[in-house]
Amino acid sequence: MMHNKTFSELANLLQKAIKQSFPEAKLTIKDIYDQIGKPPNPKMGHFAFPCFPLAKSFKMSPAAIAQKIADNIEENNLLESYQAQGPYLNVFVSPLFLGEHVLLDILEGGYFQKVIFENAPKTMIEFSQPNTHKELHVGHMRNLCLGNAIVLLHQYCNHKTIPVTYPGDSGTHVAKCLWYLKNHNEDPLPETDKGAWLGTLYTRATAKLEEELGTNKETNNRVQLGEILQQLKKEEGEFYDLWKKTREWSLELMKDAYDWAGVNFERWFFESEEDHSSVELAQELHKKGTLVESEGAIGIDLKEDKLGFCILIKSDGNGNYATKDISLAKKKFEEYQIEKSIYVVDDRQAHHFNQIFKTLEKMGFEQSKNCFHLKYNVVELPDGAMSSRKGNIVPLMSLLTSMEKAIKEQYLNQYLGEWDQKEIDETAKMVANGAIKYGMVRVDNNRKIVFDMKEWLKLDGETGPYLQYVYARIQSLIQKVGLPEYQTSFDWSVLEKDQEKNLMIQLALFNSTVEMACQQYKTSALCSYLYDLGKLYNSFYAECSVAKAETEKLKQARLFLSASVAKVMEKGLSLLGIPCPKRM
RNA sequence: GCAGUCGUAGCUCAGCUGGAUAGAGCAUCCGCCUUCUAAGCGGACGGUCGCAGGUUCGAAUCCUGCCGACUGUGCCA
Repeated sequence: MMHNKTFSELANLLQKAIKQSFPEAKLTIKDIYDQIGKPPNPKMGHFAFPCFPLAKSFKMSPAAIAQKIADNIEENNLLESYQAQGPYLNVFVSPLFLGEHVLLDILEGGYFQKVIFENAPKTMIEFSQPNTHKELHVGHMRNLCLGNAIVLLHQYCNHKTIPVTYPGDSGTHVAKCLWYLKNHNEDPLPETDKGAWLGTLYTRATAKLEEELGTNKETNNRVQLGEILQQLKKEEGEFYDLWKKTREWSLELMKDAYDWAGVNFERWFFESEEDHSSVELAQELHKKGTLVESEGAIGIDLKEDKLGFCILIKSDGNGNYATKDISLAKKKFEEYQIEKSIYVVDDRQAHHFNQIFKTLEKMGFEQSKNCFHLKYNVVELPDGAMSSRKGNIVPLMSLLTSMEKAIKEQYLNQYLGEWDQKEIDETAKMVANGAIKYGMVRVDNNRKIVFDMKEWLKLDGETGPYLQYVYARIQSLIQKVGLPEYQTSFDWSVLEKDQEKNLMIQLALFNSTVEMACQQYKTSALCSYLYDLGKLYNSFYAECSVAKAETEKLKQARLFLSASVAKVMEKGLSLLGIPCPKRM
């Protein structure tokens, strides 16, 4: 949609000028709209229209074309000035237009109600697939923060979204944990945080099992684990009861994490729910001839699609993760009538999802072509990969604690006595939240994140708190100086400094940035945008006094400008799931 | 072997559906708080965009090859 009014007006004006210059021209307004870009330096112009693509059809040099178009631009109230600079037509938009159609639109809220995508598909977004009986750690945060932001972006861009989670509450990791809990644990049961404690048992379990490999205990361990798995499969016995109880502890931990993240899943799918039904489905498929037997296992042959062989029934008769993803996908299509299905899962599973989507296609599901694996790279520690099996993890809750502590020590404790303790605590939570979420979504999805606690605790430079600070400063400013009533016929021309105009231009680009970020699943693009906005504002703040503006009109205009920045910053951060404290 | 991702400043990263002089943050150095929040601002230093070809008026961006790192590649999830 051409929702960007500044661009569509400009495209309209340019189209007329192009028609005037070259009557045979066939460029649509949309073509022009899509071509508008930004010059490398704002001193050259706010926006630029490159004339290279026209050179061939009009048999003129791009520079001559740019000049000719410039000569034919009609009288208008959009542009303050414009000029051909080499092959580009560079334009400066009038502050009057920007004030009226961008700032006021933002202040009155209409700006955030634009239709970005028409007829967007009903989309299910699956993210956060942590295992129960293991600890949640920073590695899981990337998935959670990214998935949440993708949901929020889709909602802003007019998609009906269904956020869902898929915890792994069955499998050998569960058996190992229960085995240790029942047979070897000597800890007393903790009063609180049982989920995190359970996670440490899993780590101890794998360590013990590994230690005893090759000893006379190895066989016994295997027998015991087999027995536990049997009970879980049959859904009876003391280990099944223990599973039900301990599973809840892990789910509590997940709920705490989701509360922290502000995530609300419309549906929790559980792996254990698919255990039986998925095998039945696979058997049906086998009868129908979709699956074939090979080397004792049953699966689907995808070799002609260069995807190898995908096992759905193992030689022991059980299913595996692929089996469950197939039956889960079927459930998603049938129960929710979704048109699009996004899976936020790390990129090591790319092959797995290629197999799943191809299998769904061969099963006759039209929706398979609208299944999308949103890949992202892993989070590592400076000394290598993280794994709860090895135990070298940064648990989520300890990350939150150390970060909130650092925030208080470095900054918020200066307000002790001035603010009440509750506000200090809550602000520390919000700032930590912003730091972690921004850190997780600011890098490109297919680049890995090296999590260095020292760096993350610094909180300066390009971070979430830098952006929250911009918002807090503006709130404080407005509180002190006061925000006048919005006025429809306001003289915006008083905003004539570069800092002021650059801010208005940046504000005009918010929706276009969100559109792109949503379409390309690039939260990093929104991060860069907000960071640029923050830098521009801080620069403005240092250069242009609001309270001591030369005239009352200018003061008001700067207040409106500041308030607009705050609204866009708040909205933009909210699309990343980041809250804004009123002061910090 | 095959497939995928990555390689940009000392470090961490933007920029990549081709477009003007390749940008930030951190680190280092120099300035700016007698009142709108210094979690800030201004400046300096720092780059053969892995290498080699190709396409193009134009390549960090697209294509091919090579080098390096990581990931995946039939019974773990």
